[in-house]
Amino acid sequence: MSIAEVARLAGVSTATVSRALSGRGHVSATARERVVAAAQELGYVVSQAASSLASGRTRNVGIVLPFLSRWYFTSVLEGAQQHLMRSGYDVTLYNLAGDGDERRTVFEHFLPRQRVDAVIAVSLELTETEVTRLHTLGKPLVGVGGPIPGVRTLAIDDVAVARLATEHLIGLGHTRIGLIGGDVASDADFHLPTKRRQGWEHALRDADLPIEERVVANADFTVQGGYRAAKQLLGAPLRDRPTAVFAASDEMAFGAMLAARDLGLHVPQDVSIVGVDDHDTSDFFGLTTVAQFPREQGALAVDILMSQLEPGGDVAASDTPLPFELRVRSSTSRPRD
Amino acid sequence: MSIAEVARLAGVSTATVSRALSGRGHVSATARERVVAAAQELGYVVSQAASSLASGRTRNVGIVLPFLSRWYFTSVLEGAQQHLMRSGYDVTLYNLAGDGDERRTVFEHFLPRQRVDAVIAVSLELTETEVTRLHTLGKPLVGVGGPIPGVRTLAIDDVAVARLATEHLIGLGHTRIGLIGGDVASDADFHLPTKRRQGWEHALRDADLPIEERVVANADFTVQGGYRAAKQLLGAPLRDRPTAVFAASDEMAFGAMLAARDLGLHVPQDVSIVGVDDHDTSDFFGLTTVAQFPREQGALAVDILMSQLEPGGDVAASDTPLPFELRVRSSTSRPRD
DNA sequence: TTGAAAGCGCTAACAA
DNA sequence: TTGTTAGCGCTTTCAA
Repeated sequence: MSIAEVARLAGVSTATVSRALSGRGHVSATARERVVAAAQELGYVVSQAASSLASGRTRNVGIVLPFLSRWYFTSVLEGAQQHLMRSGYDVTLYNLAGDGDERRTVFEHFLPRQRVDAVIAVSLELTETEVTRLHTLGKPLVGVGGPIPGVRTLAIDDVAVARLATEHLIGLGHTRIGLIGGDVASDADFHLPTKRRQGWEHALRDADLPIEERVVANADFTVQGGYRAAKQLLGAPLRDRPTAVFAASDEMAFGAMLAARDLGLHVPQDVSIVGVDDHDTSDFFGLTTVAQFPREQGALAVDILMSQLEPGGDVAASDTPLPFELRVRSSTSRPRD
Repeated sequence: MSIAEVARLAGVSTATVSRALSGRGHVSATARERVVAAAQELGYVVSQAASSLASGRTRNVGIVLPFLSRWYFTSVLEGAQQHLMRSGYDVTLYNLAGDGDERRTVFEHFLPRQRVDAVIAVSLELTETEVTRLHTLGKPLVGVGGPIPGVRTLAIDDVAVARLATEHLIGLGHTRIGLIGGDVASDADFHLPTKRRQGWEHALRDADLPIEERVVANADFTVQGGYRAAKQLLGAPLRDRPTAVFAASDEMAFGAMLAARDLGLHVPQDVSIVGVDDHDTSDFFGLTTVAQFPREQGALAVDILMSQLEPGGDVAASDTPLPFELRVRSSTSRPRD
């Protein structure tokens, strides 16, 4: 089943078939119709290999991410994949979970072998070597979830997000506001924990509130980690115990809510809790949070790539900052008098 | 950067380079060394497109799944992807979430275009047309998570799993055991809800316990759904209230645990709860569950494909049933006297 | 064990 | 607008 058979059946040349089916170059309406009909009849689908070899385009995008097991990553992936599929692009997945070896293999072996036209890197801080490698290959690259030097990246303003969450608590009248931040290990990639901590500090400082180390506990962005950290903070004697906690992710906030309950504290009467993300289950937990929109972030990354890949593609998706939004639910309230 | 340059530098023909690098055909040790050195020096990586076109092999496997947002699916994907990468294979992801249109596009347009050597279908019941389409293309296909007629599939024995969970409760002395099953919508794919319900029924019947509709509530496999269903079951007057609940997934079991707490019931003193999966957070919740091993299932699917794809591949991974295992934690105990 | 050379199926430059 | 044709870079027969 090759293009030649379609050409024969349609009574045109292979070049015309190629043009008609790919939409590149001019083809008369009649020719196009006959080609489409012939292709349909024969069940013809172009061979990607042949097409790529001849054209240099693969119609395939590589998506590189550090984990598959966290809500944020799969959401970005889902958004990007759906959007790419609509443009006729395939997605090749490179998951870097596991030893660091995998990372090297991906960059030195998998990505260069001309299988992808472009790369989306999710929450990965690429090294200069890695960026250079992709650029020398002429592969457009866009980052999602944090800045990569010299590369177009999409990320919410993490400082502002944390500040917004904290200001929400301050606005309710809280003055002793704890922080469940990210630990050093999770800071590796985009200093996200650091930024979210900064936002919390800025908000406190602006309100003339003290920044105290004893209301800070760090964790690894899991429910369990958030639980442990919250136990630590909320187990303190009443005079030291925060009346509100800002958790740097919803999953940690869930852990904090469970910890509060296990300590016999009521949320929000005894302690208010706010997270970041708007995870699928946050609504169920009644968690107040600052929503970000990873599916849309994935889709936007695709738009940007398409504008570089396709001649008439959506022109240069603008540089507007990514949206985030406070969603107030039942986990926050005024402190008890 | 083509094979010709490597050949020139190594002082051999392109055929020898191809043989040396692919490992197919005989090459003298010296020739191989020189080729490898030359390739290394030039940073040469074969062009997949050219290689595929010439050989008919893509070294790429398509993985089709219905969702990305659930633990089971991403775990299978992760296991399969890591395993494939080790064999030098890429993974192209086809996520069918969204309208049914996507499903058709994937099968009629994306999969046939000679981009993949084989397909792994996760928790999808393919139609005959879809299976035939793949077979005519000569693409090996293996299913994970449920049977596909006429296709090698990997799945735990869902009836046995549910029976085991229920028998655990019976063994502890429970006689009124509720079921949080899957609703009709989620039954579409592999009748998994139906099978897990059957296991529950078998266990009860074997123990001469009655099967009562009023201790059954169905949900959609989410935490929230499990919560609602459990509220229903556990809100019943004492004489009707089950002393134990089998939930057909861990996520629903989490919901049930939360519901119990909100009703002021203690787990396991007032009600025992058991799930299925051994989700990442189950240990944290102290949830007794029947573990299955999706990462390993994904890896096994790959082994099977490899044995069909690679000449000397692991020969026919055997047909042994997939393992599952009761993990007893703190959510189950004897009923209160 | 090696090399020469004929494709693999398509695209795109060029000519008509 | 259409057709002719020369590659794209590799693999794999076939012969040596």
